[in-house]
Amino acid sequence: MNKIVSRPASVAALLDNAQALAGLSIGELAARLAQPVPADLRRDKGWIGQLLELALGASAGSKPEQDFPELGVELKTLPIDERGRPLETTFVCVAPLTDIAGLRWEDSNVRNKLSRVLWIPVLGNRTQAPGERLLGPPLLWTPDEREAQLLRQDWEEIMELISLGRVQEITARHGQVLQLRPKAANGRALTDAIGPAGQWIQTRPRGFYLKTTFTAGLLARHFML
DNA sequence: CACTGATCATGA
DNA sequence: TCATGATCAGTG
Repeated sequence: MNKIVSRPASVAALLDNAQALAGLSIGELAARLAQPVPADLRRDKGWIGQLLELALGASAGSKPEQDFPELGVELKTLPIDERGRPLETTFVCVAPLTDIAGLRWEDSNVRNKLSRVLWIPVLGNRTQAPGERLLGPPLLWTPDEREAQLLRQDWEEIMELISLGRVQEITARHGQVLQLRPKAANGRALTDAIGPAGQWIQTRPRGFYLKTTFTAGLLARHFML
């Protein structure tokens, strides 16, 4: 069966398509889609994510939008170890460092992206070839009240520090569930930000990431791990 | 095990 | 350069 899934017309169809992939290895999925499998992910860090986009008919592109804007769904792969724990933090989006006056949580990119996520667990570890890793059962997730509150709190605290010119003081410990960390091509990449005295400074671009404790909890909540 | 900062590929 | 897709690799 060499079937490329077309753009799903509904969330239910998308979920069906994702469920049909569970149990497949990454290598098997790649073969169906006629995609070559890299020996490791060192030079192809986003490869599995892109393979799933292709498999599920997500729109490509680099727009700051959800993967399925018409369905209001964001697609994310989540690497999981043999014990069911996330191996990595989850990148959410780039953090705005300028023009943030009046930016509210309700209008934030973090909230938009995380309002509905189709998580695709990928079981494996770093010592395992990408093709050997297995697709787990998908999880269509919307933050519950508690999760939404934590995300909002963290976002508001971090954004306040940024607006106060304190971006360089922010560490990955500042939030309970969200982290702010560098997100760039390399350590030399620079972008504008607000400095301690309100002046312009140059700093490394930052991104919002979900901590592994948070994604572990969301899996536990749904799969009763 | 979590945190940190760096890094890789690709396209607009 | 910035946005998408992320993981690597060293430290504590």
